Amino acid sequence: MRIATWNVNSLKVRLPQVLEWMERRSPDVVCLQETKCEDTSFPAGELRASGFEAVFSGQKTYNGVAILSRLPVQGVQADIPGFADEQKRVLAATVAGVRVVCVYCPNGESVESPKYAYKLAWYAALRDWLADEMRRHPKLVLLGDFNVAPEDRDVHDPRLWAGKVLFSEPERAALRALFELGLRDSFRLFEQPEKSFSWWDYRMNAFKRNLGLRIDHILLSEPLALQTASSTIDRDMRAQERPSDHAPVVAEIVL
DNA sequence: ATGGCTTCATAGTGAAGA
Repeated sequence: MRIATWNVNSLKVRLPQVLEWMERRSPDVVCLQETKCEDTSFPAGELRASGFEAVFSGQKTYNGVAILSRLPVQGVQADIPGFADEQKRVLAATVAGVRVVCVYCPNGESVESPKYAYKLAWYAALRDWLADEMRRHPKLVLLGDFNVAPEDRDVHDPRLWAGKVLFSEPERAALRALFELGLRDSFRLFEQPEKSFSWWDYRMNAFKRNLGLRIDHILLSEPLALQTASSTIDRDMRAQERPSDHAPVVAEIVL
């Protein structure tokens, strides 16, 4: 199973790139974030014509998640059970016996912001729910835009970013709490190029200067980690005309 | 240099992203 995550920053704008990329890379499952698309206007027909069934949970203007799959999808669940939240950030479904959990984790804005407190509370609720979800589904993949860079090597300038949102210690601890459930970072199961990132700011020519962060992740439960053959970032998509500020991340699981 | 770019939204003194 080739599974991918991509924060597309508006599916309406990025749909041609998404279709072209899926045709070329032939993933089996694609998790999207920041679709910014209400369910009534989701482009399900275009995706079906390309061979993908879609399940989605969106809202106007902000957030929005979707799972696209070549294979049948079962057990669809939106949101974190018991966590009151208007924001559409979580969608789970089972594909080929694998529990797929697509997440768009909050940004946080800055460490002083109320949105930062929301981010940490959201992460705590996600962790608690996933502990149960992993007991129900030993084969689980948690993937999406986590808005946290785990380590120094995931940040172009760790001294500049120290203590800042996306790299502050409480956020990294919240991400580590997911690893401590038994989830593995697929990207670090393999040798990778130095300065591998998944997001680059639109401003300041950040992509050309490779001033990025690795904040989009594919986390695997142990049974899946043992069956994973590769994990890569498709950074070429960030060099396209009118790109998303995030690149897709792909993992190959041998089922 | 608290900006810088992009999207969705509305016509704001924009809001939010990361």
